[in-house]
Amino acid sequence: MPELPEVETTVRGLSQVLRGRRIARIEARRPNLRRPLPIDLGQRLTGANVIALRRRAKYGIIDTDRGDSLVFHLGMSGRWRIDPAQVEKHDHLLLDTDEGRRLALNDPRRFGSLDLLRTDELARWNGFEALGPEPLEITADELKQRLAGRTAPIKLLLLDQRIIAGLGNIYVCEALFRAGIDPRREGGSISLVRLKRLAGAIRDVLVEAIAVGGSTLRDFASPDGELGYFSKSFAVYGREGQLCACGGRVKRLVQGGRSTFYCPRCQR
DNA sequence: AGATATTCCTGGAGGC
DNA sequence: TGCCTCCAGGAATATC
Repeated sequence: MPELPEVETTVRGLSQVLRGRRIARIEARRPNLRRPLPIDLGQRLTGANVIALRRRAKYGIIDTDRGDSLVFHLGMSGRWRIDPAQVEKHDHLLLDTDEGRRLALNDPRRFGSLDLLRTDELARWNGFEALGPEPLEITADELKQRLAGRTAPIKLLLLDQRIIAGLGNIYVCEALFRAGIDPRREGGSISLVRLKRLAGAIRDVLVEAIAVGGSTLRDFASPDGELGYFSKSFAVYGREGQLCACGGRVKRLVQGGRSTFYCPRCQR
């Protein structure tokens, strides 16, 4: 499931194929993902030159020299296939470059999205305007301020993209474990000292995941390039009942309808 | 306003 | 080539 590190890895991989290239052809193979696709996709992107690729939270952004930006979200099952040998089921968008290379946006569950916006209006787009700070940049002071007065469990607040933008279920669980914070703890009641550990833990876990994801970048160049999803052994995520490094057992609970994995002995 | 529930969708896992 | 149910995930939307 693509979270921030996977999106970052994806953007870096797409950049190798797209940056500085002209878009020769665009084909939308269905009218919608989670939302309707932009109707003027082909008209506005065909013939445009890609000048930059970036990431904001879990969104990837492709900027063109016409002042347009294609914004993609991978949802939970989305990935870009690079130079696919053939079009496959769930390839919803095809993009060909002037070099004859092809990108296919594949998303079986269609939780992802594609939007085409004016680059200078991105900050005011409703998908972006309410987003909180980037997890790689947020400070303990900012966290303290944004959590102030909030009574919901810290786990749920960290998933709220308005408070901090880009964390998903996996890395919230992992960051709270590293910071030694109980996921049920009331967000507004966590001390600055502990938030410093949390800010550091968030940064560390993401940086490590991006570094590992980066090692799969070469997959982008392979003919049937599968996007190498970050896969490593998590400390707690998906490990219910297994032993924690401390000797305790990882527990699972449900918060806001989503699974939380944590170690009751390490997290207080 | 904040908290909570529901909705979208498919494929994989596990039970029988 | 078995069928069924459940579950996973992010974010928009609805409801209290």
